[in-house]
Amino acid sequence: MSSEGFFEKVYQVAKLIPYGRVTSYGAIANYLGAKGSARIVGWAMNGSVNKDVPAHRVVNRNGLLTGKHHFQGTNLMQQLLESEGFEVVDNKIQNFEKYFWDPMKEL
DNA sequence: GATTTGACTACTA
DNA sequence: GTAGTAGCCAAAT
Repeated sequence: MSSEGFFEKVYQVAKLIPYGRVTSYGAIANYLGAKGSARIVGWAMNGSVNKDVPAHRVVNRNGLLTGKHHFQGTNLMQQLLESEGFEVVDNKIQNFEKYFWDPMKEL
């Protein structure tokens, strides 16, 4: 409860991402108060596997699927995104800012 | 307890 | 617009 508090929060926020929306690591980190800890969010996602965390909805600031390599399948992340109605080209989400979901603004 | 790593972000050239 | 470097924080080793 004390050491994984940060991770848990990241998972919670990630789970709150609505269908058809995406967010960035920095946005989550900022929402958690760890403003410059965008990397920590990515690190937390390392443990998101086997959890209910839609990590495929979390991408970097450019909307690029940087973490797709961490998924089981090479194109699993892109497949999931495309399944949700995203337009993914070359591992990058098109109209990213349009799909961008900010926890601080939405929550 | 110190070092390394890591799915990032922002600034500068 | 692209490329490289620096800064950031937290967990794992």
